[in-house]
Amino acid sequence: MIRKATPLATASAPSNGATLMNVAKAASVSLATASRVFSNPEMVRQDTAERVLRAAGELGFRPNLLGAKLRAQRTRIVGVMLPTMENAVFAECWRGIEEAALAQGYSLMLVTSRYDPERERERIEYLLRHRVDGMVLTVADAARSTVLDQLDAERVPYVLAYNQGTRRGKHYSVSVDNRVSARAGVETLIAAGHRRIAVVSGAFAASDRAKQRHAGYQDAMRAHGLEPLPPLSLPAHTPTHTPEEAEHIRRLVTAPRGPTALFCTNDMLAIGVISILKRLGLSVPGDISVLGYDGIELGQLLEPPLSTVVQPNNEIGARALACLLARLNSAGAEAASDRALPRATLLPHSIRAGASVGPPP
Amino acid sequence: MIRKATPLATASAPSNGATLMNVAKAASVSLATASRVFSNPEMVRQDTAERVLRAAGELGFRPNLLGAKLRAQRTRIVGVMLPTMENAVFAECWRGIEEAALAQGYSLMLVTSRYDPERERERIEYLLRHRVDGMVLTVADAARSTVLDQLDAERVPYVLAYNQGTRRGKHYSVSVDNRVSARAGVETLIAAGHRRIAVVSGAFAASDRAKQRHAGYQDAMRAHGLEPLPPLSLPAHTPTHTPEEAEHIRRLVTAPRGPTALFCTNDMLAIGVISILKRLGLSVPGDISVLGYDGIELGQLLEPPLSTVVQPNNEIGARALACLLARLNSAGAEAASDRALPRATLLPHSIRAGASVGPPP
DNA sequence: GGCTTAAATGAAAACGTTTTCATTTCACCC
DNA sequence: GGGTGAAATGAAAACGTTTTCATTTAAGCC
Repeated sequence: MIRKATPLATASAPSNGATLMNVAKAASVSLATASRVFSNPEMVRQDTAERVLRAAGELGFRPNLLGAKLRAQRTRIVGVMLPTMENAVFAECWRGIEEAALAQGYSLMLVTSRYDPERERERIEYLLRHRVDGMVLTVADAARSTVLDQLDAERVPYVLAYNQGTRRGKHYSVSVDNRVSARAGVETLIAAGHRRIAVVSGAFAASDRAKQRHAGYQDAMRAHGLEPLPPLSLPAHTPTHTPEEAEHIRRLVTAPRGPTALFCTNDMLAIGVISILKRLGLSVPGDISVLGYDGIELGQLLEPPLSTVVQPNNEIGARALACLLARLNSAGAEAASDRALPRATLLPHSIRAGASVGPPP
Repeated sequence: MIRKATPLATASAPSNGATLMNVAKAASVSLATASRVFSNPEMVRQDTAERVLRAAGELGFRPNLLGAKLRAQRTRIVGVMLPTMENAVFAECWRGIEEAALAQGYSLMLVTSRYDPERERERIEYLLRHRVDGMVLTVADAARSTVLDQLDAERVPYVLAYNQGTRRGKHYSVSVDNRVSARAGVETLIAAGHRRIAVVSGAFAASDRAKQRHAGYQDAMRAHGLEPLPPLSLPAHTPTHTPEEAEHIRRLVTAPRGPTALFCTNDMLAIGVISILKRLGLSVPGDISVLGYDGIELGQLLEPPLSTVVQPNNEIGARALACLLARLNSAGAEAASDRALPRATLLPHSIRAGASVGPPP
């Protein structure tokens, strides 16, 4: 005679039908009260609650969030779309998001877009099918993003992270002031004595932040009576160097009256540029200074430690999530909420003085 | 008279009750057939399918995955628990996982554990409440992990990524052969002429991989008649340097007859060690060589490009997911599946010759 | 103890699908 | 043209919760 797997109701083996229904039965209480014990404990008397809790413990009850989410039309799922996890900026941001969301009892679904519009569309559709209550996302260019148009049309609440909202307030966003902080960064270069400073940027046309940071650079230059140099835009973000990239950099820095400092619009780029410079036999910051932007922790692990404009990446994530939740929870008081919540949250930046910036040669 | 938001049934505004039920009605067909059109199209006649599809399009129908997942006891959600996204190894792995999962119509839920047992427990519980069909995860030490015991007890299918299974086959895993690959790495150091080679490791006791890689180092040393040096274990993984770390390294490398090469058990560590060495005024690889382990793309962006033992991180993720799906889909043919699917998948490693390794001084 | 009112509980519907099982339709064959 | 079996469809239950509304219980007061 073959015995089935022993149905020992050890509190740690809820594999079988440990549903709320059964908990209710075991505690001789209705399904409704059982439910309330978990979702609205203040509605149920102390002793009944304890009875239910005990029954739940004995049966090894684990709430099935799917059922809950399906019924309560709020899923308490937040969709997160970020360009990539392989850039530490977004990894740090994710950490802030995860922390904040789980602490508030929200669930998350993460997707990465690689800045590819087609993938963006797919991923958004995926999130929408999961009936996320809202989204936190970073897009290439908020002004030109078609997915944002779609979300607007469908009235899906979302908060942008890193993409900086305009003061006219088209969408909610959490970021630093890209232009102002970039200017501040470039001014540290100027303060160090540099006069010929060039910008190196990733996919330029595709990134609103790259453009804003470039504008900040121009502000700094003009404010100090210096002439902005034409930016060098490197098309690919590949984490491996292409010979073309190296050649572009070489041509830029070896030109007569070439720049003595480079402002890279993100840290990964700065890291790559520094290594290219070194391979060209140049010393950083001896021959040429390099300033990054992003403030990823990794920058401090390098030699020279990367000088950079730092954004509070964890906090950008956490605040973006908090902002979204605030919107979600204020649903109803439409007009009021519009006034209460600021559209664009600007977090303070800072400048991290590493050692990749020094005086001009 | 106030008009409600115009209920224009533009295919792109499914905000309202565009349920399968309504689609069915619009196509004058039963809920069952409507459902089949999306999940089992081969069961329904061409023309009815078209009618349903058209209705769905007009109503802007978007399947509610929550409903589907709740009913079909398979949720097609895979839980993913990784230590952190801030180490590119796992970010690259995630990419492989995401790609593979979404391509197969599976959903993902990601959590990070930071190697913290308490967090691990919480996160696993979170995933379990979402009724994931299975999990892909990386734990500190597979042999001592209590969460794995829990998952085993609850019969939740999981596949380990990076944690290397034993040949005795306690659990499914996808990894490289840590010991063999580490040995191969150290042998490149020996081939370069090094005789005094030390291991630098992160939280040693906590990581099975660190131990396996250390064993591989010992294998290499012994096989070549060299004496293994005592490993240097740096407790914290902080991405910022602590003075203690620097001091440890200094003491290690400046000792009389100190090592001429360091084998770091992961790339982030190697990057940090290189910068500490440089700050001590040492040249890498001129004065001392450094070999990493992981093969993160970032390594190639550095100067000197990091020499490292490379794991196929994307593939580890993709294969771990594929392995899990294979298990999930073979449920039923218990014994057979046990034979068909190998427990421990070992992927080939390779050695990336960067420039952080050179001949001994 | 009877009255009023608030607090606690219960019955049942609902969320949007999938899936079983029964029924209808269809094509084919003699 | 009726019979046969397969293919297509439909009715209804089910998944595990939350929530509304009605009902019961408790509490407070004279």
